[in-house]
Amino acid sequence: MDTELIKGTLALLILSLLKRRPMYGYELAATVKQETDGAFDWKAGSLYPCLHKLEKDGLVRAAWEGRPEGRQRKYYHLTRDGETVLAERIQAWSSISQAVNRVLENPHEHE
Amino acid sequence: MDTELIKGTLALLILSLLKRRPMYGYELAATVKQETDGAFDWKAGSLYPCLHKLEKDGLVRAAWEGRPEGRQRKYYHLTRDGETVLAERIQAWSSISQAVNRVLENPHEHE
DNA sequence: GATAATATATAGGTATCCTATATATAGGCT
DNA sequence: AGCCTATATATAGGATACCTATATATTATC
Repeated sequence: MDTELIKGTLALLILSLLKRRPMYGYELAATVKQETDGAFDWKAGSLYPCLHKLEKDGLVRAAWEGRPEGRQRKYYHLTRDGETVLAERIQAWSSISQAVNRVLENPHEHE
Repeated sequence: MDTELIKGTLALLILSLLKRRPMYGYELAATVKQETDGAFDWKAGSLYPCLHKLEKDGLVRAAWEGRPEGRQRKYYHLTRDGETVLAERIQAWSSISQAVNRVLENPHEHE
């Protein structure tokens, strides 16, 4: 996407997706791409560093899945702190998007 | 604001405010702060560089106001290109905010 | 004379995204 | 066998848009 507007939505949506159930990185990207009809197409170079930071901050926890076949998968699940921060960030998103819409929808004064 | 979610909204809202009527920088910040109940509190160090970039990109044009009293004011008005880009960015904002809300509002699958 | 509000400007730092590159497994095509 | 695609994770390096701090200038208030 060719806009700065997506900044900050990556971590927000990862936390939101993990509230549903534990997922691995590739699955998160595929899920969000499908649900947003391609509006969000997370790159590996953004996704994995973001997951590592969320883990470092204690908002998610990771566990490798022992698969007999194929590449190993690292499943992430939301921690208690992650749930708390998610609630705060949903509130922040709501507040910001409402503020933006309020300004955008304000009628013109000229003409 | 302590979030990355505001990234990109600065230029979008400046263009939107200037669509109403020409304004100067300080006025833009005061207007958006008032209309959003303080949710957006633009700092001079963000605002003026952003205005300079919009001017450099040809989306706004600036003119110093000849005031007999007080500090000079630099009024900005939207150009034709600015109107075009504003329409595109409103569309981008709409697309992104809808995509975010679609993911956030998706019901949990567990429990 | 000191502070606050108005008004604009730039330098330097931080954080998040991007592209590019690397590794590893598996399946399909020629 | 060789190549490409899809799955799956990882890091390095670069671009950009915010932030804080600092600077300047005018006017009003204490």
